[in-house]
Amino acid sequence: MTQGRTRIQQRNRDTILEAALDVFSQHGFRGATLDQIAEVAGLSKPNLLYYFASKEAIHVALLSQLLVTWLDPLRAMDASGDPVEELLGYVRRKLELSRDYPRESRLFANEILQGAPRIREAIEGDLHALVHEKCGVLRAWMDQGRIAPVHPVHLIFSIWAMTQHYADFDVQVRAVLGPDEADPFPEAARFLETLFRRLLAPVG
Amino acid sequence: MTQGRTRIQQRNRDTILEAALDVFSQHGFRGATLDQIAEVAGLSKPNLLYYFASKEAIHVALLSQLLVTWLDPLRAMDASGDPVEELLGYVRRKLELSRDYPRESRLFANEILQGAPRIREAIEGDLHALVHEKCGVLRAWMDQGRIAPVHPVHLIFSIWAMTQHYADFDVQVRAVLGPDEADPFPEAARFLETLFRRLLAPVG
DNA sequence: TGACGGTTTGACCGGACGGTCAGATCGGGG
DNA sequence: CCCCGATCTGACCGTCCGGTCAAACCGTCA
Repeated sequence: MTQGRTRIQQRNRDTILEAALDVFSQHGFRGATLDQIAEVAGLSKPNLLYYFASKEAIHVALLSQLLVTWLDPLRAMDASGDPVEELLGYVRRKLELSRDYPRESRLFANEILQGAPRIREAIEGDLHALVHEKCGVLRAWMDQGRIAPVHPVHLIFSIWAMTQHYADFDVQVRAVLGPDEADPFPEAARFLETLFRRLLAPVG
Repeated sequence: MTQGRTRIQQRNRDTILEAALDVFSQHGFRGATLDQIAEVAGLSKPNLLYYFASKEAIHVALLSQLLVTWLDPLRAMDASGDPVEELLGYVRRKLELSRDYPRESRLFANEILQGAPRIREAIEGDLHALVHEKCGVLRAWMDQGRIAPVHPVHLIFSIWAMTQHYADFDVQVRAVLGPDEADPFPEAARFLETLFRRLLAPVG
């Protein structure tokens, strides 16, 4: 990642990225405007363009910085650990990401929805490779009879889908649950643990 | 739904909505332009605005027409049928919607991601009511020991999340699976059937 | 104090966008 | 054939948006 020299450069770049995350995640790439980002950041529009070459450059900086942290939980899944606990740990960490970083999740969802024009190669490269590496681990566990056999890639899809759902569709989740249940995450964690324990329990 | 009198009105409204679905689902509301929609529809921009009062009117017409068909599969879940088969039928129909109407799914996802500014009341009204009605059915099945006890609302969330994932994140799904596996849906159907059978099987 | 690189901004540009309007075109009934 | 309402369009408007630029500002070091 290209990081500026001086303190003030680092500070302003961070301020801009923070504001841009707010605006991009809420309105999508085309829906966001530089004036809006500038106002949230408390900087003038030309000043934004002093630190980033273009609107797209800000977006790309956000996305590439995001992909790293986004895949960390999957990387952390350890082949030498207990299979069910490793997978449940992954689910739990992914759900925590949805709870603590919903803007990042929505930014990513927006990008994929539009056909991933700006991170397609990263998805077809790094992401594809990492998933297939971890699928090797999953298949080994299944062959050893330590978790029930299911299609490993679709298993990972199901984890992504259900955890990100609570960030991306937050409005719908809260509207359906009603105003009584303020925080959906504790119950979601319980539900997902039950679901994956039952799915993965090795058939005696 | 307001439907015009003449044949030509019905035809052109349909043409416009079809084109708008294409463009809105691909670029989101703000990312879509009237010129683009007009070109896809094969009509002039002023002609679009002869049939719809504004860009937003087109979007609202699409969304309200969508919500009806989108909830039909859930409505079709029958309290007097076999519980597991009814739920699996719902999952199957929802997955078929993702396969056959991905544009509609992405349009809806876009709207929810942006905070559902245009269909919030429909979600808090009709959707909320329907979900809670069906949760009553689910709870009854659980009380009778015919399916395993889980949180009914989160069960429905999990169905939505996993089925819509294959439409909304289609690019990612195909990139991760690789070019060999052209159509992800048959395997997805098998995986989801396994998952929900194991989740819902009553504990002996 | 003055000079200088790094930083900030007001004013502006060209293009795109949503929407309007006066008038042209069409098509069927008298 | 003409008329009349429905349908369609070229030209246009005001605004917004991404981006540029010359000039101003600021802290620091000589």
